[in-house]
This record gives sequence, structure tokens and C-alpha cells, in this order.
Amino acid sequence: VEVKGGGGSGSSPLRRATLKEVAAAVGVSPATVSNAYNRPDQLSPALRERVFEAARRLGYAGPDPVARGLRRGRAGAIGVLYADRLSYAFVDPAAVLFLRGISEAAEEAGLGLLLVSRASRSGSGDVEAVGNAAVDGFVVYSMPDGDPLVDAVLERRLPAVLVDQVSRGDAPLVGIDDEGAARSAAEHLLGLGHRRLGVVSLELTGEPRGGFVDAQRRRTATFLAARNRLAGYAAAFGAVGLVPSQVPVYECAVNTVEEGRAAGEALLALRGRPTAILAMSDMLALGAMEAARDAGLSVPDDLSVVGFDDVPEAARANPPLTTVHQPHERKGLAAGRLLVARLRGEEPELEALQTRLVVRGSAAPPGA
Amino acid sequence: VEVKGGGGSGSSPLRRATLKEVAAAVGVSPATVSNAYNRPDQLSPALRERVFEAARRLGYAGPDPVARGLRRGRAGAIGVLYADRLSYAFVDPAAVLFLRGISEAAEEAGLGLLLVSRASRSGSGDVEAVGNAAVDGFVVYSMPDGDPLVDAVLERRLPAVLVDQVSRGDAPLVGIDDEGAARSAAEHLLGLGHRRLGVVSLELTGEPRGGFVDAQRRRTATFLAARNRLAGYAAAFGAVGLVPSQVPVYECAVNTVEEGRAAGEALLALRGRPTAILAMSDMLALGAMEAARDAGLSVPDDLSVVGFDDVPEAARANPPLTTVHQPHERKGLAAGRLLVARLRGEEPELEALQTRLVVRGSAAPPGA
DNA sequence: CTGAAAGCGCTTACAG
DNA sequence: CTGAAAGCGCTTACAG
Repeated sequence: VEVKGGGGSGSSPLRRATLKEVAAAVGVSPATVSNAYNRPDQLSPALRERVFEAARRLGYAGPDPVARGLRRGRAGAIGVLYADRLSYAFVDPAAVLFLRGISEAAEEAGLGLLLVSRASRSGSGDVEAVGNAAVDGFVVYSMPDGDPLVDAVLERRLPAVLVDQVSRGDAPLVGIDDEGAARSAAEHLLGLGHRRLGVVSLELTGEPRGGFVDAQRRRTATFLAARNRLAGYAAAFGAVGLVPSQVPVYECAVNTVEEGRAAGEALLALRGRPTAILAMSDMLALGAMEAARDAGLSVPDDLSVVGFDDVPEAARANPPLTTVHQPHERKGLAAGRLLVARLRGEEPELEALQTRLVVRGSAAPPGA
Repeated sequence: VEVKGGGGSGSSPLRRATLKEVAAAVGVSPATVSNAYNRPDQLSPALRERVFEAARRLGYAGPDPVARGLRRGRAGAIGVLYADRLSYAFVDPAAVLFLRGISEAAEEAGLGLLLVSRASRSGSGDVEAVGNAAVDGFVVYSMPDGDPLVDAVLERRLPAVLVDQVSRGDAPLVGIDDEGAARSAAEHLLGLGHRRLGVVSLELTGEPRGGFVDAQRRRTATFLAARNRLAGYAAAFGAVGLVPSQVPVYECAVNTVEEGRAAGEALLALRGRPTAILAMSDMLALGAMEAARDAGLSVPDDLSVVGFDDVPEAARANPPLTTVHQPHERKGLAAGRLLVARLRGEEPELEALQTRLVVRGSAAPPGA
């Protein structure tokens, strides 16, 4: 076995040393160096020390992860695919909490976390990113129905888990009962006596539009969670004799307080001004509350607002926001662990993710 | 060349096909299949179509990223190392904005983004994670001086850029003038006439402690940005004849509104109650404002507050927060592009990152 | 326009 | 306790 470079002293700043070179420097086989790193019990402590010593001297930082990955047949990372949503919404506390949950699961399993998001410009660049991702599996977070990126993930034939999303192939699903949760939010308002309501909606499709939404667009919404929440609201409306299609729905193009404020303004400017607003996220709800304040309306006296998510900001709002709690971080953890289990060939049990209405101060009877 | 499995119809759900198998199915060499994916100009469109057709039939999703990475000598991803901060602070808008900037840079370069954070439990698990990260380089975000994870990154001898951090080796640095920026914040308050001040500090070391900070701890702070901001405040204090060490500093263990509130409460409970508070982040400042409100104090009439960061929440606060603006997203973008340039062997020009005081409504003369 | 050959850096039974 | 051998899946000059 010949070695290039060889074992001088000092560290070569440019080329990095290889395992083979370390082996040559110590005078053992590559297998032994590999064992020093991967199977300490396979060699004497003294020899192992010599190996490490040589590695240090040569500036060898341990086996190359890419080569090891190829040899072992696994990349050592899990991929997370998310829509542009998150990109903006790296500022969306809910999405961020979710990511944190996945990250815990990855950590537990000693895996890295590779982020793949849809680039702002559409195009095939992103599909390529999915193909180029050195990962052992994917968790796909809230992509619209029929998104080509999801197809790209499925085509890789790696284990995948789908979150807040329509079922595809045999990939396991993680999510909450959005319809039931939304319904409970609406029922709360209805139970308080409200009959003039407005809805502030999240993006309905991959090409979100800000503004009021017609029946056609409601039906063709491609984000599963938004579609289900709309359905849940509608079910509650119908149950008290309201015609769901008559309840105005304002779609926000991004999930931010600013957009929620715009939605609130639009809703409050309506002829039969709503006495209550259902928002599909807390960010949007907070924005609607700001709109009310700007219009000189008091929450909850003049306007009731109910959110969705129960992010930390909700409890801190003034008044504190009544909302539907959903366990974002647990959702991420569950999705991550599910994927890890799949990678190991285990069939894990699915944890049920519960939601619950959290009644705080932002909703009251109309005209109270 | 023999092929296992061979080219039947239908898709094998378990084992994924290899390039070699596709080549065998088409009756060409592996090189040609590789060219079909990587160098379309190297073969006729018709043949290329036949290759893709066979790939589709066999369920081959394109060259394996890990193998390609080994062969090409690059992993195709950049690693981001951050302290636990971000883990909590996946909820820290500033950190999240920074991440978004890096993510843009990675996208531009067609690289993935691999997250490596310090696990909550200390220990060597994280050092291993650095060693196992299949990346071409690292950007290291705001780690404390002497952190072993940074050592681990440096030992990998990959290109690295350091952000908000003390210089190490020859890695380029990205950051703002924290000292000058902090000084301008303090000078604003001093200029308004305040002489009884309090400081709400970010974590000072990797082992953050909530509570008032003594001179010893101030001197031994290991987070560069916090240390520099402390110095900037002190310089401004000294310039008007205040004794810096007499100004109370309350350290927050995490960068959240809740911690800021606790700090605010502690500061407002002091014998000579401060008339103004300097917070090292907007989140902390927002918390301090809440503490004032809880104490029945009006901002800015009874208490002035100045933040740091200028996250979107700052402008939306009530009253809007006077703060130091820093370009978080641009900082991430700059760090990412710098790393990408290094990977390509280019020597990029460093963009200066400017800060500026943004005067809004949360600071006024004392007793106004 | 296409193929044969070498090799990226490592790990893993297996034999000794 | 240690080593020889095979090979993970691909890409890249190079020759034809």
C-alpha cells in the first residue's frame, strides 16, 4: 500500500487526510483505523490511542461522512420538505415549533436535519433539490395537493411521512382533526350568540391570493388543513341554520399579523359588519384584533375573535386570545419519530394528537 | 455485466434501482446513463429519452446523492451550527431571520442546508453530530467563546464562516458593530436625560443564569455579541460620568418575552427604580414593557425602553419600540454567500452590515 | 455519440 | 487483536 503525502509532522492545511493515510502513518491496516472510530472494542486501548494520535497529527477529523454514508447505505440525515409558507413562516411560530419537534426526533436518532423548501420562484430547481438531498427519508410538511415536490419525494422511494396533508401512496399521515377543531371554534362563537361572522383564512392554494374568496375557490382549496377548517366552520354554521356560503371568507396570502390586520379591516368594512371573527391561525387572529383596535372597536365587547394554534403569543395578547390549541412541537416530534421508526423497519404506534379549545378573553356574547 | 433484479415491468417497492441496472435495462453503459442525467449534450435526445423511460419503469429516481457526493468530492450541503439559543429561539425572530438568509444563499448555490444544534444535554453527542455532518462547509452562528462544537467544526478543516463570534483561525467573520450599536442605543437614552438606567442582558455564557449579574460575570461573558453590547453601554455611561458597574444588569437565560418580563420586574423593584431600560433584544424589551404595564407604569411616560434587533414585532408593539436595527436576514445571506464563495475558491468582497437606531415611541425624557 | 477503467473514502464480514 | 478483500453507487477523463 502506498501513501501520498505520508506522515510528516504539522498539518496540511489544504488537502484533508484520509483514513488510509492515517493507517499508513500508524503502520496498520485501514480496517484497524476504522475500528478505532467505530468499534473501540475491536482493538487495544493503546493502539487506539496511537491511531488517534496520528490522526491528530495529520489533521484527520474522523471518517468522512459521505463515504461512510455510501458504504453503510444511509445518509445520516432526514429531509424536511415545506412550502414557501415556512420560508416566510420561519417567522410562523407554529411552523417553527413543528421544526423544533422534528429536530428533537432527529437528535434522538443521531441524524441530521436537512431543510428543503420550495424556492420563491417556482420552477424545477426545487425538484432537483429533492433529488439531490442526501437523506434517508423525508417528512413533508403541509404542501398543497398535487404539488410536484411531493411527487419528487415519493419518486425517491425513501420512507416518508406526510404531515397536514392528503394521503399519498402508503406514507403514514400525521395530523390533527382540523375539521373537528375548527368546528369547535365556530361552535364556541355560535354558542355565545353570534350570527354575523367572518372568517380569516390561511392560504387556500399554492398560489395564494389575498382577498375575499368565492364559493369556487373554497371548493378547490388545495391545502388540506385550510380546506378542512373551512369545512368545520361550515358544519357548525349549517347546524344553527346559517348558510355557510353566505359567511364571508377573506384569504390571507401569508400567515402574518399584517395580513390578518388587512383581513380584519376588510371584514369590518362589510355592510353587515361581523360581530365575530374566526381566524385560521393565531397570527391572523392577532392581526384581526389590531384591525378592530384601529377601528376603535373593543375586543371582545364589540368584536369577538377566535384563533387557531395556541402559539405562545396567543396567551400574551391583550386581551388573551381564545383559540384552538394544537400540539405543534409534539406533531413534529411524532412525525420525526415515525420516520425514524420506519428507517429502522419498526412499525411504531401512532400517537393521537389532540386539540382543544382554550377559552380566554377574546370572545364574548355579541353586544355585551 | 450482470444485473440483479433485472428489468421487469412494475416497480420494486423495496430495493431501489441503481444506475447500473438502468444501464443494463437500456443496453448501454453506466457512463451513458450518468450522462443522461448530468450531461444531456453528451448523448442523443432519443437515447436520453430511452434512459429516462427505463428509469421510470424501474423506479430509478436519478443518481444517488451520497454516491455522487463521494465521487465528486462534495456533499452538496452546508451546515449551520448554532447554540441551544436557536432551539428555544426557533422562536427567536432574529435567529429565524438569519436562518432564512442562509437558506437563500444555499438555494442560490443549489446546496442543501443541514442544521446542527447543540443538544440540550451537553455531552459529546453534539461533537459527534458535527463530525457526522455530510457538508461542504459550516456557518457557525453565535456560539460562546471556546465552545467545543466550534473546535469540532474547525477540526473538520472545511471552509467555515463565523458569525457573531470571536475570530478563530483564518475563518472569515461576519457580524455587526455590536459595541457601537449598543452605544448608540444608550446614548439615545442618556441624551433624553435619563441617568437611572437598567440593562436587560442576553445570555452571557453558554451556561446562562437568570438574575442580576456581578462585575466578575460581566467580564467573563463568553458570548461575543453580549460582551460587546455591554461594553458599548458602558462606554456611553462612562462618557456622561456614570459608573458603568453601578448600572444594574439583569441576565436572561433565554431570549423570550417571558424572560424579559421577569427582568423588567426585577429591575423595577429596585430601590432607585430605573427610568429607562436598555434591552439587548427586542423580545426582552417587549417583556420589559409588559412588566412596566403590569406595574401600572406607562411607557414611555414612566419608563423608557430601547431594544435591539428591530424584528417585525418591534414596530407593531404598543407603543412601537425604539430599537437598534440590524439586518438579520442580510447577515445570514452574507454569511451563506461568503461560504459559497469559499467553496468555489473565490475570495468574495465582504459586505458591510450597518446598524441604525430606529426611534419610535418607547423612549422619552424621564418624568415626561 | 458511447464505453472501459479507475477510483472517490470508507466499512464489513471473514479469516487468521 | 489485526488484516486482505470486496464493494457501496456513482462520475470522469480518456479513447474510440
